[in-house]
Amino acid sequence: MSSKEPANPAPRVRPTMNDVAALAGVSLKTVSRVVNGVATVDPVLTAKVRTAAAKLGYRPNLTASNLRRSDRRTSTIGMLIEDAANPFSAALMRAVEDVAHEREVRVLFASLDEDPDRERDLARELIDRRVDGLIIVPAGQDHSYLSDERNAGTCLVFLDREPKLLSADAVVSENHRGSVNAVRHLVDRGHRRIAFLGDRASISTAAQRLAGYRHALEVAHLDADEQLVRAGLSSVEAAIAAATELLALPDPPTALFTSQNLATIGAARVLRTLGVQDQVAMVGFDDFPLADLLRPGISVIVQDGEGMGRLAAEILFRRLDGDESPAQIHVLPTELVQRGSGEIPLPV
Amino acid sequence: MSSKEPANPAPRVRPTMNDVAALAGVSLKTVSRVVNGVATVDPVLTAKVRTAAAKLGYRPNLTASNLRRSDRRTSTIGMLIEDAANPFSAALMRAVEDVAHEREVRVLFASLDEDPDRERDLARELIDRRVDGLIIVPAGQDHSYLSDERNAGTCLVFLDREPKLLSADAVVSENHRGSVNAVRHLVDRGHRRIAFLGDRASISTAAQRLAGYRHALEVAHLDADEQLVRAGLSSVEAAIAAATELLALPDPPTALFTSQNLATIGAARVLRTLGVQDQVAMVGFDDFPLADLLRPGISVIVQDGEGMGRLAAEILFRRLDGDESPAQIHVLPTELVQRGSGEIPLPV
DNA sequence: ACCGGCCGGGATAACGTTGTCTCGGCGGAC
DNA sequence: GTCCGCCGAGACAACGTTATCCCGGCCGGT
Repeated sequence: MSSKEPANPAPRVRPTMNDVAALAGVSLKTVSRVVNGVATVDPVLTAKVRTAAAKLGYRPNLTASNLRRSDRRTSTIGMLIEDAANPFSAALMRAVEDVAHEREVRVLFASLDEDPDRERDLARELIDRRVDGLIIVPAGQDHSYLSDERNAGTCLVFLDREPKLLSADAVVSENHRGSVNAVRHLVDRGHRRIAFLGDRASISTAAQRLAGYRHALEVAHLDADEQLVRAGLSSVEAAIAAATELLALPDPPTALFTSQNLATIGAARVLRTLGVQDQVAMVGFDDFPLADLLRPGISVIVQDGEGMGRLAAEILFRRLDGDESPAQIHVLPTELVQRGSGEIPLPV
Repeated sequence: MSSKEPANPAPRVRPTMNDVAALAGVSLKTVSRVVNGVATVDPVLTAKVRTAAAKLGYRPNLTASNLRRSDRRTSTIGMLIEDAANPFSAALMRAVEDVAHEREVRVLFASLDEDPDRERDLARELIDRRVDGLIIVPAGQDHSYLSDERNAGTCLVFLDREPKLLSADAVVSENHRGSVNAVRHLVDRGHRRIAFLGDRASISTAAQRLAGYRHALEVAHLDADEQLVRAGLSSVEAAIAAATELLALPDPPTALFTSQNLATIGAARVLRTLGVQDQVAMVGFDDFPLADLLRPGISVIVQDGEGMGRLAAEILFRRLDGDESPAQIHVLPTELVQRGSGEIPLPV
């Protein structure tokens, strides 16, 4: 029966503008004006409202505010990514977050794990939460389901991969050209048997990179040995298995083009396990942390994840600000960074 | 003047339950019942509503629903992390996201960049969006500002670092013990001059790891040389500068204890730049991708980021489900993984 | 045939906020 | 001194949804 301990420790209920108004002895609307920083309010009333709000621990309810306001903006955008734990995805996320932060906008993230159903469900769910716009690294092959939502006013920007069956803004890398450069680099070092390791062809970047690989071989008048093409690798483990198989072939490849960061990491592991990291050349698509600290360093085609994320966010906000120009696909350049692994010549 | 192209391409306005009700010829409430899957609705009416909703492209407004519903749940939680681009943060995020996903809950993420003001502002902002709960990797030293919010019913769980001036659930690593083990491991290999590289002491994990370092030296009856203690390193660049300085001392350390993943990476770079990676021993706190692929492999104290994130999320949901037991600090074990760098003995 | 109970569906209010309108008071100009 | 105009503040409705209540119809029992 201690008198200091309240039996009911917390009302478990948030004070509203009404409570603040009652305590301050002003009208509800005046509280609204103070909270929203309307300049014409009597300073005396403003002070009273401020005091009352502080005493009650009042916090505005943005969902209610958003419901009533004419602009209908939630100051929240949604972002669907492949996997928050992948460093490339993380770079995209962080760049988008930074641009959004400058505009006092928060980001609802969700990982798709390359599941098209999950993409559709999560896109719908974010729209149900009335995000102002959506940045999507798509997992699916058909985005027509989004056309209703776009017509209803939700801005969409695709990132890293283009939209399919829907016209929308997109920011992507120079996948084909980058891959051609990677393979040509290996060809120039004398390699004739160059293997491809990459993700499944339903992912548009993976398909474009495979196409670039084939194109570069064709230009170099090299026969494409289908035994050397290993697509469908979606994890480091799968890449390890594929690389191990490739290097155990009777006529193994002398160089690898790994078209995705997990594939590169898997292949790098295998080369080191077999102790052939200085004999078998390798160029990867997409950089990753510490690639330069390995021996030999891993040569890669660098794509500018930060720039891609930033541009996607900027385009989204431009659309939200009323830009009505036609949708556009922005292709960002890639660059070959030589660190050693890609410069290993064909053994004589 | 093409007749096929509508002059007004989109009404730019979302259909509401009212519109669906009008088109289906039923009452608003019946639409609500169908949308919410109430079983007692006449199948004929259900079908009519479904058809009308599909025709209009109706999507429920979760903000309005949440405002009215008695449970007042947004099915959204907030998570404040250090930096989405840091692999440890990414592991925490992904684990929390996975647990939330199982419960059909989405996560609003925001990076704090170790800025206490940003922590306070973002926590408040997420609360204004009425997230159901908040998982915080705190940047600040005073969390009393959250007590009002907690009393108002927002569940809070701290992650990686304990709350200060506030009693709340937390999930942390065994920072002190892990650090003692790391330093003892080096002492056991004969090292007497062991440097410390870590983040600033205002971060509780950094302080605990420094304390562990000092404790282990004391237990080993080694004098602590303050010249060898470099705290305040918050980036790879700072760690590089500090490690370079340390190794240039007249009486340089023979071993490094790097108490954070960025410090470990920075030090690893310096050792390789100087070509002394096989002479100077090193143990890092917190694992990072590819640590095992370097030569020598980097020995680290592994903390279970995924387990920590998962546990924090589970505690949060338990609280949301009504668990009223006293707040508790959960300490998760760490483990020393030997990969080579930590096993380099003192040169004789 | 009548009545009671049950159940499906609709009318109405309310969630917390902001847009709109109105009203009252005050100052300045004739 | 009177009137007009302006400005600050409050009353009221509305945003899209769900909770509550009530009504009407149908079925079974007597």
